[in-house]
Amino acid sequence: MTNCYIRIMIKNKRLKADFFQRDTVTVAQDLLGKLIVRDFGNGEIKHYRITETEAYCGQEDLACHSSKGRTKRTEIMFQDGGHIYVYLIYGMYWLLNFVTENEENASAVLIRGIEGFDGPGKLGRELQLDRSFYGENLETSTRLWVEDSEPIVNFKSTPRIGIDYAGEPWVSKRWRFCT
DNA sequence: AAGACGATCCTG
DNA sequence: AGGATCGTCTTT
Repeated sequence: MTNCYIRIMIKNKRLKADFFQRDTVTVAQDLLGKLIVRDFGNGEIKHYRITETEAYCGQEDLACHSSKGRTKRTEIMFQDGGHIYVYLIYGMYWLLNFVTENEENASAVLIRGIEGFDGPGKLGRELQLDRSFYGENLETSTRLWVEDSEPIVNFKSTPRIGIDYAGEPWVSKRWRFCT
């Protein structure tokens, strides 16, 4: 192995599918501090530190979109973890999610905040998301991926935002994580 | 074909 | 407190 190759190995910090194909709550916690990398295509590449996440844990979790069943919108959550799930909310904002686990457990993590852009709608706007990101592979994408960074150990856990319709016990699950 | 509504944000 | 704004799903 040449020195050059070793240097490339060390520098390549992109998270692979196996990072996402784990327990969803664990992934949501581990994503805090990680870097979302966005290549805007005009020679501009920005890195954003993740500050807030929420776990949506499969079909039995009535707050999770996959609980409505397998539809055109939720289909990607029934695929293997490591893909992007975006959807339009209130006709205005594209929300960013990373699919976790596998087809047996259609789950995802909602990215609610990145440094400088607090709130899922605002970060979607900053990252210039649109429907074309639906199903993007985080392991091979040339415009949006996640890189490893120092983990955040001291984080808070609270109930998830805006999912009162789900009822108990889901509204009370402390599956929102932030710094 | 029509209606309801949402994992939000901004303004007043 | 309310408006913007539209894709998706449910109901007729």
